[in-house]
Order: sequence, then C-alpha cells, then structure tokens
Amino acid sequence: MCHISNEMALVKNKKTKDGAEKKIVDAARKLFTEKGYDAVKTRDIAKEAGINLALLNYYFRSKENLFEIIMKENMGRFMEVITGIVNNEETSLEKKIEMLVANYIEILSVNPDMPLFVISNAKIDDHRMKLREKFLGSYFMKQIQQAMKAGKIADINPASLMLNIVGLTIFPFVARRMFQSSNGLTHEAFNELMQERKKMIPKWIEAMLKVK
Amino acid sequence: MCHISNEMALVKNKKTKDGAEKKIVDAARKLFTEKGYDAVKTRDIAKEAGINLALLNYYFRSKENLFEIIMKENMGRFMEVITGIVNNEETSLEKKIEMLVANYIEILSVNPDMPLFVISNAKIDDHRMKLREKFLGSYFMKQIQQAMKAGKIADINPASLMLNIVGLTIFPFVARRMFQSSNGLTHEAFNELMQERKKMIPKWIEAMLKVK
DNA sequence: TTTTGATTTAAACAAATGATTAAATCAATT
DNA sequence: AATTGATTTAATCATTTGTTTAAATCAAAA
Repeated sequence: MCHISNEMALVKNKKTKDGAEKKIVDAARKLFTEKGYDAVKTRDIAKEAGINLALLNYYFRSKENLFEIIMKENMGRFMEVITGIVNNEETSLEKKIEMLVANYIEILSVNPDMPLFVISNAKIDDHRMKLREKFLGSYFMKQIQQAMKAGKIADINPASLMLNIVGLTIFPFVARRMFQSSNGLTHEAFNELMQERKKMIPKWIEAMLKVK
Repeated sequence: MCHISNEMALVKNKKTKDGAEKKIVDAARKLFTEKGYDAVKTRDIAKEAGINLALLNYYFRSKENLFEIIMKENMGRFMEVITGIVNNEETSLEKKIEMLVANYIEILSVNPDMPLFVISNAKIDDHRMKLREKFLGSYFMKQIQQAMKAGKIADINPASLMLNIVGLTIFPFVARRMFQSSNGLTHEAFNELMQERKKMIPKWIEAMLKVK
C-alpha cells in the first residue's frame, strides 16, 4: 500500500507496463522546472504523464515528495559538474575556469530553465548550502590564493570571483525569458550566443584577473 | 461602489483615516517582492497591512490588480535608471557604465529581492520587452559601435555586452538567497561585497572590452 | 443632529486543489 | 483457470483561496 519511490527502482519485480513511474517523474521534471512549484498542479502532472491522479499519489504519496525528487536531481547535476572539476589537482587554474564554463553552458543549453528553477524555489535550504562550500573549500580556491600571492593575478575577493564566473555563465539563462520575450531572440540565436560566450567568458575572466 | 485605484489618489476627498490604501500597497509590495505572486495570499496582505480582506477588495477589486501595480512600480524603477543614463549624449562610454552599475547597486541594496521578483514572475510580458529595447536602441549602443569601429575596444556582440554589465551587477542579488543561506554571508557582509563590486565592475568591463 | 463615506465584522460562495478511497480492469505469472 | 499486482475510473473529502455581500460602526462634514 505504501510505496517509497527509492526502493521501487530496485524492487520493481513485476511488469510496470509502460514505466508509469518514470513517466510521472519525467512529467514532473518538465512542468516543475518550467513553471515552478506553485504553478504546477498535480492534475497537470498526471495529464502530462498520461496517467491519472490516483496513480501519482499511489507512487509518490504527495506533490512535495515528487518535487523534492526533482530538486535533488537538479542540484545533483550542478554538484557533479563542480565536484568533478574543482578539486582536480592536475589541471591549471585557467583550464578549470574553461571547463567550468563549458560544462555549465553545455548542460544548461539542454536544460535552460534549470537555474531559475533552482534559484527561485525557496524549498531548498539543505541542498544549496553545499554548493557554496564545495566552491570555497576547493583546491581551485587554493590555486587562486597561490596565484594571488605569487602576483600572477590581482587580489580579488574569492566570493566575488565565484560570482563573476557563475554570473557570467548562468545569468543569461536566468534572464533568458526577459530577453527572448516579444521581439527578442529565437531559441537558436540564444544558443548560438551562448556558444560564443563559452569561448569568451574564460578570456574575460583572465582579463579581469589582471585588473588591480 | 466600484473603485478604480488610479482615480482614488486624486478623488480621495474625505478622510481615509490612516491611509488604508497606502498601507495595502505597502504590504503587497513587501510580500509580493519577497515571496512572489502565488505564494502570497490576499489574506496575508490584509493582515500585513493591518486592515481586513473586504477592504482590500473594495479598493483594488482583485489580487491580480494589486500585483500589477507593484510590478509596474518595480519595472518603472528599472526603467528610470536606464533611461536617465543610457541616452545622455554628454557622458562618455566609461562614465555610463560606471553610472549604470552604481545606480543599480544603490537601488538594489535597498530592494534586494526586486530582481528575482521581476525575473521569476511570468506575468510581465508587456513591460519587459521595453527594457531590451531601451538598451539596444540607445545612444549608449551607438557609442559602443563607434568605439569598436575606431578600434578602441574589441568587437563584441552588443547583447553579450549588455548581459555582462547587467549580469555582473544583478546576478549577485538574484542568487543572494543561495549564497546567504545557512553558514553564508550576513546581510551586512553582502552589502559590503556589493559596494566593493560597485568600484570593480566598471574596471572589469573595461578590461573585458580589450580582449580580442 | 443628520448625513455621508470610510472601515469593519462576520459570513458565505464558488472554484481550485491535494489527497484518498473502493471497486473495476487488465495483463502477466503461477 | 486462478492469482497477483499494476493501473484505471470515478467519486468524494477537506482545505485553501479569491471574491462578494450585507449589515454594523465610526468619525467628520453639513
């Protein structure tokens, strides 16, 4: 009677005719990411998934539950990118910046609504603390402090540097709807613009790091 | 019986004991800007304003009406800043960038939730198109194109330049809650950081504008 | 004092919405 | 064929929420 979705993935011993559970999560991801928690109704999710309201609650118990799954998923992707890059002791500072920017733009080009979703949904709290920690406690930050001491780059507040890298990369996606609306950019033109920025942002950051 | 709030401000011939209308708008501004449209209930607004639900609807007819007023107010402030600076034919390119950054940070330090509010509430449409137009059709843009032709600054996509200026300035406010949560920055430390950025962002932009 | 308009009170409405239930159906397994 | 578990159907609940109403109160103007 009482299903806990984590176990389901493993336990699911019988049919699950057409993977109803997956269809629900897919629909929830699409709608939540696009419209946010409040604007999405459980009935919308059921409809989008092509199943019915009862089954949604049968699997996931509640809307909040389902939302939590999507939120973890999204935050997880953000984390993966950072974790994989930021503590690699083999790569240079420049290479790390390049990789951070490229990886984020790559992911976000496919999931352009993700950043605004993560930022604007208050129900996170636990997850988001980690992101800051990951960044500021990383080998990447050590490299920066070393470079500053060695006089290779200008003194800069680590938080400000983080804001610059993340801001230049992610802000366009956050503000995307504002720029695209009405007479604005097409989806393709926007992606092109971001591909261009993928090359430029690391250069811009380097130039900024030389400013006294 | 049927009040239209625009006229009210002029018509209001009698008492309005303690300015109930203003108290409602103030409460609405605070709550909407802080939590967004869906999360705020008309009952919350009435409570915050210290008046009752009936009066709210007596004055403003509907929640949407009230929201529209706040949205216009907020967008208006954004516009004022841009309009006042961007078409001034007396000031240099550098001065304009400096003023844009300084003015935005000044306003947003007092209204830190404004950007996320504007960006994340879909119900704008009409308003936001103007922002883009204001920017791209401005004397500011002409100056940039001239400077590019003259070889004084590197070639850059105008949209990208706009994203850089606005992004570096506004993104910290958009992402503010993510950075401040838990063990993060205090309100004061955040404002200090932004004061520092007020000086640095124009320098950073200049440095970026020299990158080939 | 009467009148008038601002404000309150309390109640109610209708619609939307998250959640639950019980019985039916359907498809694969035994 | 009988069983079992997944899924559907349809109905219902309880709550929240935007909005409205009607009658009362209150304070100033006439």
